[in-house]
Amino acid sequence: MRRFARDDALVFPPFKRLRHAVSLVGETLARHLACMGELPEPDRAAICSLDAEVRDLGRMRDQLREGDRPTNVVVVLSGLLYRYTIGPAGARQVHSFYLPTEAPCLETLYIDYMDNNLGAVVDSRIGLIPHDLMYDVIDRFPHARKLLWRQTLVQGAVFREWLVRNSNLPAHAALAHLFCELFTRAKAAGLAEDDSCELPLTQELVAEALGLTAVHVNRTLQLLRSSGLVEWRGRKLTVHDFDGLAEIADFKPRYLHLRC
Amino acid sequence: MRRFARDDALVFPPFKRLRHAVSLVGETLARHLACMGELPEPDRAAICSLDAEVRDLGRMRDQLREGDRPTNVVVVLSGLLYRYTIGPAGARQVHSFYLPTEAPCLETLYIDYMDNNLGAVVDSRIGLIPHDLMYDVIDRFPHARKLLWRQTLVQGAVFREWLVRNSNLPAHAALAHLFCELFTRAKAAGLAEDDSCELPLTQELVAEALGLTAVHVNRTLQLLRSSGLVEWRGRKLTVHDFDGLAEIADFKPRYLHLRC
DNA sequence: CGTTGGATTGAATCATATCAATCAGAGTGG
DNA sequence: CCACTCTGATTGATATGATTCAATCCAACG
Repeated sequence: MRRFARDDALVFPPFKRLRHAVSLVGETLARHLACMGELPEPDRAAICSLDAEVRDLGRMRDQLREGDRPTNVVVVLSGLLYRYTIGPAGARQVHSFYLPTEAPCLETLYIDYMDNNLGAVVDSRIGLIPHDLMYDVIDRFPHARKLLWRQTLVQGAVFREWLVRNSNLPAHAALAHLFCELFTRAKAAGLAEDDSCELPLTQELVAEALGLTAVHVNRTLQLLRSSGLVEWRGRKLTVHDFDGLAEIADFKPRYLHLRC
Repeated sequence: MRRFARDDALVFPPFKRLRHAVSLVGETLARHLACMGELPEPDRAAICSLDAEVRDLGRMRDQLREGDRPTNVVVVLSGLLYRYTIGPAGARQVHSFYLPTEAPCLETLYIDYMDNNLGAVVDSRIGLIPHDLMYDVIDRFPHARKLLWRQTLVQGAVFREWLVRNSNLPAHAALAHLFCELFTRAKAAGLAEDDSCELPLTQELVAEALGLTAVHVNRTLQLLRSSGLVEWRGRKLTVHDFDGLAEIADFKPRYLHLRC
């Protein structure tokens, strides 16, 4: 028997404002956009009032597949999503992870079909906003449009950073870089407390994100662990020394273009 | 004595329609956008009538640097541009190459500052369209807006593909993939004749794009050469067997989202 | 308990990096 | 017209980081 939507399986703590009203998809999106720039009240209101469907997506289930022609924008409400492709030899490459409050696949608004897959790492809850409603907001609210557009551009910047990371950095630095980015994003999303946040990934998924082997990620992880900079056991990431970690990762958060 | 703009130094053959009117920056952009979707006449006209400055950029000179706050959109008229960052140890990572007719840095429209550099691989001619004029078109012409937006999204898709390529593929496949992509884009831009196009890169730059060593690129190149699939000597790339090359590269042009 | 998914370990192998040298061609200046 | 200099391509020898494969361990769960 499958148990999607089981509450204790929701990995990230539910966003505070949403505790009693998990269908506030528009609010979540608005909040997220506000991290990247000014969102004046009328525009904010327009986004908040967007009608959305809430859906529970089980662990390792896909919401979108290569070739699909999506008709909704996705907003992560809880859990953890990931974007990936499958290579010819069956190798999976992870393109990105998406924390609660983030909006993967905004690009589907203006790209006809998916050239990648979007799935859930753990049981997750997502909001679906029909494209039509988004187009309407985009047409009528220039500020919202600007932020939505910018959002898609920042995602591009993140992909570039992943490109650099996976192409240039040795394993320990790459792993440290991933930790830095995810922790920074978790903090921006209000999901981190102090020096830790939930990170319910498997070493295998991390390996597929970094373009390494699970075995090698494991060994590298032990190195980082023994350095005392960071700890990642089970589903929890604890960053003991962010600056030290950022140092060896050459992590500079500029590319995330966060205001906060 | 520097000789920018010297005509015989323009590496790609000038775009046909531009032979006598190199300032037709808007036309070039419109033509490029039309590769990605429908561009109705009023929108096309609006883009064509955009006022632009033409500038010659010398070999290995930069047009934009990290931290800059650009005020123009760039259109490549001739030559070859590249986007890159410099790592902590001085290692350069190339994020992308830009052929004539392509428009790098469209994302500067909605991202405040550059988190990377844009330079010229060889003497190049570029068009500069002020942001203000672009904003005006974007506000008033929804179809043009849609295509511009899509253009930035496709660039994101290309970055993702580069991520996959550099993370997963062995050197020979990665190199083949780069050749496939650049040749496909050159063809779409009308810059290829038959089975060849200009590709005035150094092996070192290719190495920096693939995250490999120049030495290793050299050896890999000899492998590909001896396979008879492809030849790249001097500034000319000749693809003898595109399908064969695409096969070993697992190259599927879908991610470029080209109509033509 | 037995099963399972994920983490961990070890040993052998392979791909790529590194370092250092040589080579070829194009442009330069005497 | 010839050496001189440069940049980029090429080669060789060696080092190393990462993969591969196979086994074991561990904790959660039914």
